[in-house]
Amino acid sequence: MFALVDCNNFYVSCERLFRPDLKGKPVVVLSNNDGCAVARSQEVKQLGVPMGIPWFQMQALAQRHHIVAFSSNYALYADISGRVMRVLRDMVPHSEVYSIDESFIDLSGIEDRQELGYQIRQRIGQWVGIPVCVGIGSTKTRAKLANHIAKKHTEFEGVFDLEAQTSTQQSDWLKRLDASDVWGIGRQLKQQLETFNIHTAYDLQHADVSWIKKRFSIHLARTIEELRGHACLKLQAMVTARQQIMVSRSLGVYVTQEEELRQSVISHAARASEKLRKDGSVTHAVMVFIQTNPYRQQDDQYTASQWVPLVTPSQDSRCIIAAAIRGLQTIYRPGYRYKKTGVMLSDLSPADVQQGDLFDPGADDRRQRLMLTLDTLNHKLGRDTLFFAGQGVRQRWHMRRDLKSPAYTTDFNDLPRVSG
DNA sequence: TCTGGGGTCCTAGGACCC
DNA sequence: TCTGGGGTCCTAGGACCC
Repeated sequence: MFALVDCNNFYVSCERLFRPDLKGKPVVVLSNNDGCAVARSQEVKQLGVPMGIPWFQMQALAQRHHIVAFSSNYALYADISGRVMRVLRDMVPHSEVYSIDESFIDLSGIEDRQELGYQIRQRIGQWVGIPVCVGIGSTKTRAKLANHIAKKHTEFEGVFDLEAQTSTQQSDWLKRLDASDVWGIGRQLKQQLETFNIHTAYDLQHADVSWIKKRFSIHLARTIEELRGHACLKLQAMVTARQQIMVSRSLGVYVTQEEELRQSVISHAARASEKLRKDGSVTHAVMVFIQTNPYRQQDDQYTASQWVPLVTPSQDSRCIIAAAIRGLQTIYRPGYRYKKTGVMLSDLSPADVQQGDLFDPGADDRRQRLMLTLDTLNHKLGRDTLFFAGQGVRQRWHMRRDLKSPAYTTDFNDLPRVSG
């Protein structure tokens, strides 16, 4: 038996923590570069604003309804997420952090599941200040679905146990839910399923599994089994190491010069290297990509990527930056207005099982000490206190975040003040 | 004018080998 | 004119998630 604990409108709830005046008011949080609305308060959802709509397209609506917008403040959300997960971890023996705002819980052996659900909701609400909903089901997929119901139907006060329903009631719920409400059914699958007359979660649950496996995929077949209550997915209590690291950003302005493109690529490579060392991994290959704005069809389009293998796997920023620059040189073409660049590290392995440099045995040690110093200083004194000259100083291309809230919980200078 | 970022997993197809 | 079969490995791309 599983429960899924999911924070309501998480980013918006985080912003409201420090702006209680915004409770009950329409609020959105925007993606990087103030591009799209990626989190919407209940009031905004009720206005019919879809997830991921470009901010500039909802300007008129925003003005009419006095919608308050924030640039995303990931430092804040990550910190609040950590607090939510800590409270949860103290309440149950086995949990799996699934995303920044959701956690699965193993409920085996728990007698009063709903009671525990209410306790979780109450405690996170009181101790952290974030509203959550709890969905309970015999499989992860059913727990997800139950959570969906808990969110939509306020009469359950945030906790819904699908398995506490009679089987007729369960079927009724599944008939009322769209197939695309099921975890793992996205836009494409929804469309294809519809051509076979599969519209609701109930239809999907009763589809022929072996036919689905042949016509679609093993993945969808598993989803159906999960819907039927046969658990295919286990709780992943251990955090497994990442297999790739990606850093990419849209550019704040269009860039045509190679020098500016290089600055952004170097910055991404430096950031990716930092993540790599934090994970305790080394990379065997570096990929760099650049692209123009695909939405501007009147412009000449160009996207390109290049893999650069490393002779010896590394976690040294200088090495990774050098590889990224080499990659960029092979794909850069003048005459285009570039809008996005990125760096990807893949083929990662743990740093502690690496071979040393045969010809300069001391090199690794010196390298490690230098990188450690770099990371320690930047962690202590703020990101980019020490940075590579190639990242540039002016950074005209840097993304826009005009509407960002202060780092209330992670920067002393931004601590909220209480007066009066 | 303005359209996110970072992941995972699966599959199809090509290259290569015997 | 007719041109095998089966296996592995790798990569690119697509679909999904939040």
